[in-house]
Amino acid sequence: MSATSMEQLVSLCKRRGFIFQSADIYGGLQGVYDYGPLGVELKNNLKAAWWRAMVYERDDVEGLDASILTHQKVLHYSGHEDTFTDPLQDCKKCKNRFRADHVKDCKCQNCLSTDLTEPRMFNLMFKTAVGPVEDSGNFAYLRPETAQAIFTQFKNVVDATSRKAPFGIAQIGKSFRNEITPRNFIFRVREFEQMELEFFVKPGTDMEWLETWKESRLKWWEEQGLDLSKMHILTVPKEDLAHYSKATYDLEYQFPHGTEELEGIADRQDFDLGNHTRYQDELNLSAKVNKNIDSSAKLALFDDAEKKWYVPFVIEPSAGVDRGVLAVLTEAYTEEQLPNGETRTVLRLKKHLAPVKVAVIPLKRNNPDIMKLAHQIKTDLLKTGIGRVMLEDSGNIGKAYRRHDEIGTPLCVTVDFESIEKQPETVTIRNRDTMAQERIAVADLPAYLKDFFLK
RNA sequence: GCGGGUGUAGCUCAAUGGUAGAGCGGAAGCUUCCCAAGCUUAAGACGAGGGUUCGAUUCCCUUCACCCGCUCCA
Repeated sequence: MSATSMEQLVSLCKRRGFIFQSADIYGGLQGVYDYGPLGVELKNNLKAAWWRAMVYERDDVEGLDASILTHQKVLHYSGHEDTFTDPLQDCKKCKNRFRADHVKDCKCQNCLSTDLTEPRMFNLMFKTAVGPVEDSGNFAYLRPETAQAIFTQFKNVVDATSRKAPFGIAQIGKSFRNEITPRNFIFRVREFEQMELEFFVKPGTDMEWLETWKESRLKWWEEQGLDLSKMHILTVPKEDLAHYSKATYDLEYQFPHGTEELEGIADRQDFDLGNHTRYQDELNLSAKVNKNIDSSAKLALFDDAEKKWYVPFVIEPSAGVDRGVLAVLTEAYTEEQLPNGETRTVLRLKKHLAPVKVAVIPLKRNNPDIMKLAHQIKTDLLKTGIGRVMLEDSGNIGKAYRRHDEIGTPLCVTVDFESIEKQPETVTIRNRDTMAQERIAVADLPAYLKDFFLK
C-alpha cells in the first residue's frame, strides 16, 4: 500500500513538520518549498545513502561540491543560453519568431497569419547581479543543473586525483529553473536539489555503461524502499532525445499525480567536455559542438596504449532529491485498519531513511525516576551513532506510538515502572511495522540497536 | 503563460451581509498510563490588499498561493 493522493502527503508533511510552503506567512512563493524538522532529516538521509552508494562504496568515483553562482560562459558553451531564452512563438507560415508576450490577438506581427506554434518558454535560468554595481555585463546565473561544474572542473579533478577512465564525479546540490508551471507539490519546483554523477568512459564502451548504470540505479531505488513494480523504465524515443544525448533512459515512478520521471540516465557522449574544451579541432569529437574561443584547458584524457588524447564519453545518472523524497514518502505512506476499527497511519520508511531512529518514551512523564532513566537512555543511545534519538514525553503512551508510526520511527523504547523497580533495568522495544514488543535489558540496548540499524 | 477550480484554527470540515462553530491534533495539569483512554484548564482561523455597505469571512475588483488540463522535465 502507498499514498493514493497528493493531499494525504501534503497534509501529513505539514502536520508533522516534513515540508512547508516557502514564505507561508506571506502567502507563499510559487514553486518553492522548505523542509521542516523531519523533512531535513529525511532528505539528508536520502542524500547520504546516495553519496555512500555512489562515492564510498565504489573505487572509481570522486565527489565535488561546486558553486551555485555560475559564470555566464559556462552556460553559454554548455548550450543552455541558446535553448533557455525567452518565451517564443513561431509563425508557421513566414517562419518569423516572436516573444509570446508581444504577440497580439494570436496573430503574426509580420504576415498576420494565426497559424502560430504554441508559446515555448525557454527562459528557465535565473540571473543575479554580481558585485555592488548592477549593470548588464555584471551578472551570474544560478545554475540550472549541477552537471556543468563537473565538466568545467574536469581537468582539476583529474589532475588532483590522477583518475583514468572509467571514473566518475558525483555531486549533490541545489539547482534553479524558472519553470513555467511549478506543480504537484515538490515534484516540479523552481529551486530543487539534484544528485548527479557524470561517469567518464572510453568511447565505444558507453552503451554498455549506460545499461550498467540503469541497472545499478534501479537497484539503489529499490534499496530506498521503492517497489520496482511501480517503476517504469522509459527508453526515450530518438525524436525526443535532448540535443546532447545519444540515448536516454528515464526511470519513472508512480507518484500520486501520475507516472513521471524520478531519474534520467543519459549517454551525453563527448558533447559537454567537447563544448568546454580548448583545441576542439584536434580531438576528433563525435558530438556536434559549438566553437569554443574562450576555454583555457584541454578537457581530455591521455590514452597510454594509443599514445593519444581523447575526450571520454559521459554517462549521466541524474536524480532529483526532492522527487526522491516524494517517491519515498509516497511508497512508505500506509493506512491500515486496526481490529478495533481505527485507522493507523504508518510511514514504512526504510530504517536508514527514517528521520528519527528511536523514540525513548517515559510511560509516565511526571514520575522523576522514569524521566531520569529515559533521559539517560536517550543520551546513551545517541552515542551509538545510529542517528537521531529523541525523547518523546508528550501525550500518553498510545499517542506517542501513533505519532511515531506516522513519522516512520522504526523503534520505540519505553521506560515503565518495571524499568525503575526491578534489577537489572529493562525497557520494552516496540517495532513500528509489527507493533510487537519485547523486553530487553537496558545494558543490551546499544548492541541491539547497532545490530538493528547498522547491519 | 492560457483555460477551469479552490482558499475558514496545525489537520479535516461547518455556518453566516450583524460577536465565526466542531472533531481530531497541539499546550498545561491530574491519573502505576503499553497502542490516538479519562478528567480539568487555557490557547488557536476567515490567504493578502482595495471597493460597495451603517456593517464584508460572506458581494465586487486586484493580488498571492494551491489543485486540474495544455506545457515542461531532475
